[in-house]
Amino acid sequence: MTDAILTSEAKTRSRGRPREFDMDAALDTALRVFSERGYHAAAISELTEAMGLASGSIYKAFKDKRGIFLAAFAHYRKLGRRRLEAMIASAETGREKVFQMVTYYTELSYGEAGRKGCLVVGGANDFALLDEEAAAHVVTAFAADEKLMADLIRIGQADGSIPKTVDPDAAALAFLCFTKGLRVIGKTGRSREEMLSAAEAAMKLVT
Amino acid sequence: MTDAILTSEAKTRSRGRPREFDMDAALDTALRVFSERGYHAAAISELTEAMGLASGSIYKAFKDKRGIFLAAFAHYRKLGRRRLEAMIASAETGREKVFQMVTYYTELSYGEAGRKGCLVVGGANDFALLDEEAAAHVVTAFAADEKLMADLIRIGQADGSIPKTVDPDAAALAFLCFTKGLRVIGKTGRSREEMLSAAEAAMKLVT
DNA sequence: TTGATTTGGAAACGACCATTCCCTAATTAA
DNA sequence: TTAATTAGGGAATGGTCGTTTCCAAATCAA
Repeated sequence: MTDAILTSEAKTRSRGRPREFDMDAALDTALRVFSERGYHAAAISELTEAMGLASGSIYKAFKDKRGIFLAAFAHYRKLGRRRLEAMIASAETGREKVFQMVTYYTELSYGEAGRKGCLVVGGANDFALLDEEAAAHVVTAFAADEKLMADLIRIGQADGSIPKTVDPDAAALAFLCFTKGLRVIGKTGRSREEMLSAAEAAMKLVT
Repeated sequence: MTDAILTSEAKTRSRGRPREFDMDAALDTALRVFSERGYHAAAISELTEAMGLASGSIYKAFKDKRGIFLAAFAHYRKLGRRRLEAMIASAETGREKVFQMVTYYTELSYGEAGRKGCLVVGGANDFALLDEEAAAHVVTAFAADEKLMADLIRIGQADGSIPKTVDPDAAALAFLCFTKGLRVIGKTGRSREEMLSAAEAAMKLVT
């Protein structure tokens, strides 16, 4: 019972009929639909069918279609960040941590998974000039990646695995472009081997 | 008169009322709308207004909305390729040609121009899983860039400006990811200086 | 000229989209 | 128990979308 307060179901029970569907599972489904079809091509009817909910129920849980996307986007970022940090933590040196981060995105960028694409990259395309607030979330997501990469490079410079001649900020932005570009090219369906070879080549950015 | 056959107006006059609008100008406008809003968010009404044509006229010139996009896409590629090849031709060594190609995309990826984004990158997002034929055009466009970059690297290896230790195919794919990533990050509005510093860093891929 | 053909453009059309309404069901507070 | 509150779900709604239709205008072939 004590660990109940550690789970996401720990929130104080609100009044009224309780939600029947699992929010995390619903957001998993929603982000899949938005990733595969893009924001504008994803119809509410597709979301309701995939999520197994009626439109009325969805509009009770989210303000509107945009609200569904923003919730799915936040969910996607939370999951991704968790996996990414686990991979980075498994590496010893700064350079190895950088490689793990590059590998993380590479492993998402080939085959069928790669074709589904990245919700953040898709968001950049779908919202940049159309929705200032949603675009700000995309900027935040990119900035977090860029900062993490710069931090890892500085760790590498501190432990001697990355030369001090490397400009951490410039290299971090270059890596950011590379990894997001991986996700774009991944939408065209490339092989794991090709993408890994490109990732290996990209490690020259920290030599 | 003789040079008339070299221009795009040189086609043999067909029967019926001649087209009144300039096709190249119309496609310039269409690709701008598609770039700024994305395929699905770009409504025919927006295209007609921007192009200064009635919907009936547009549907006489193109089969459907998809046809407008594909024509604009081809137009965009033709223009871009011309400019890119001019920049490459201005460089002496293979390495400098690679740098010119990277610079070409960098100069498109900051400020307001960057925010408008790339029609090919946008196409990858909008069509990858929804329209096999349109997606094939995107694949073709990426493949042309990748091949050109690999060729430039091999030129550099032949003239001694790029080490033979570089794997041209792996580096070309890495550059492809980097340049398309530049276009994605460019949609979030970055400064010229930041992007140029990333481009300079990316040149380590051919050291 | 005349007829065939093609474009320009406005209005009309059917489909589908995001959203709301309304009724029922499940829960808490009193 | 009863009232208040919230979720579930399906039907209804209003708007917008892509596309078609129709007629006038402009050109070529005869």
